[in-house]
Amino acid sequence: MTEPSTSTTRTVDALRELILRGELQPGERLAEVDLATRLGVSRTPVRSALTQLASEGLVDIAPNRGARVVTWTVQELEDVFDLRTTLEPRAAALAAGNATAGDTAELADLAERMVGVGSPGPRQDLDVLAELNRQFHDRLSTLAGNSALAGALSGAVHAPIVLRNFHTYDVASLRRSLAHHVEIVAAIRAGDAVWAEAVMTAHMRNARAVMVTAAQAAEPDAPDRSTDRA
Amino acid sequence: MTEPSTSTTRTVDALRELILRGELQPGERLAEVDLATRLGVSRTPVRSALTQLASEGLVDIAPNRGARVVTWTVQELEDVFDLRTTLEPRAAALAAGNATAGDTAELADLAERMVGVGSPGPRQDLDVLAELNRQFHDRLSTLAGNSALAGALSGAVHAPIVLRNFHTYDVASLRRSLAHHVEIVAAIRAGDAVWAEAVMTAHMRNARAVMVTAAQAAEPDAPDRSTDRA
DNA sequence: TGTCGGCCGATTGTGTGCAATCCTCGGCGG
DNA sequence: CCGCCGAGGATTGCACACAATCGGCCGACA
Repeated sequence: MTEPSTSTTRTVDALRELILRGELQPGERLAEVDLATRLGVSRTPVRSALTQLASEGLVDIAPNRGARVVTWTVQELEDVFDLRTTLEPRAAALAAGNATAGDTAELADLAERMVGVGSPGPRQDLDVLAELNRQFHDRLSTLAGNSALAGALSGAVHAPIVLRNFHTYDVASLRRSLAHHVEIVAAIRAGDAVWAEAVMTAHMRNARAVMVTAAQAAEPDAPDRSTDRA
Repeated sequence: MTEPSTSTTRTVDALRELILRGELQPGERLAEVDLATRLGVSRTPVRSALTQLASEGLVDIAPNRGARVVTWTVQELEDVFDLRTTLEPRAAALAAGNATAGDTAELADLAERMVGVGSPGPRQDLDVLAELNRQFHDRLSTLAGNSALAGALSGAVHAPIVLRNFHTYDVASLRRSLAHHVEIVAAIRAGDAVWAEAVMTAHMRNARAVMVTAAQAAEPDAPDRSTDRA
């Protein structure tokens, strides 16, 4: 069942990694020959990879004008969070009805480790936290048992800023976020879909509030924003 | 703002049209040279188009084994409808808060024409109805003003069977469906997001009931897919 | 007779060349 | 001084050629 590895698939993975890690910054021009020499392949798999990443929503391609890493406006970021606020609670509710004891244990383990590396102090590591968070939500998405829902979610979460966002959390929001994961596990263990859905909704709204604030701070010249610096 | 027309984009549109119209049937093999000669281009834009359609979810590509039109199991169909039941009501609610009088008039016109061509009788034309229905939901999705939501929805609606489904409606369900559209317009005109959301939810559940029944009838030997994992 | 192994046609994956298009920069006119 | 216009360089879009891989057929052997 292992996906055969072709130059194209490797190029896709490499580019996605570069973009998600931020080594290719939003708005940056992606010249085909440049990437090709950099990755040691010809232009053909690079082109193929770019079109694929384009439909994943990671790059924008304008005919005859090349590809660029997607840039996110505050509006689009809010849109993504609104979408996630619609989808993730549904996934949590479905997961609450499907999870076995083993599944719940896995989620509990993840949530516990997140508290470990996420709590303020010397052992805090926000990059590890981000990875665990991704695993947690992925696991939940899979547990929901709806492939279409999972696909829609994975498309929405790709926004690089979403994946590397814990650095922007203030202490109170971060504590809430960690507590949410633990509570979601509790709701799922209890098989309570309504409870899981409600906590996940709160989780998303909390994340959205942090995110939007950070994005506005990062775009100080953003037009027409009533709340700005103090 | 018009997208420049390249061979690749034309090929994408042509293939999508062929698949959605059913001229390329689910499971059918898509040989590159065959499509290339058929569309009068070389293999390069065809390959590019296929990868793009693959990430739109219309074709499956297996490395070294070519592309096929996607096939839909009953389970996946139910998943798509569950997803739409999550997304469309949200879109309707957002649209209710955004629609201008002009928007409402357009939607009302569409709904009225749908009643015209959808009602049983000599003037019934289910293919036109399907097209109007697509326009109606597209319009609503745009009115919601959330590009991420619109993207997720367009991905979910692509299932060919979803677009050509009115032929499977029984009379009562079809009447309900037509009435739903009219009622959604009324809710939007009133700016009542809760109302719009509720009617849309009913609309989706009605459609799902028809669809699943039809699909099960078409796949009488479908085994219990409860443990399906893709 | 059933199964295994290797050959061969067909199809996809990749590299490269050429034409078309776009962006930049310098020159000219208002 | 500013804006328009055209030439040149650079980059993408497309086509074709070659290499790699897959699936099926046929024959040999147990």
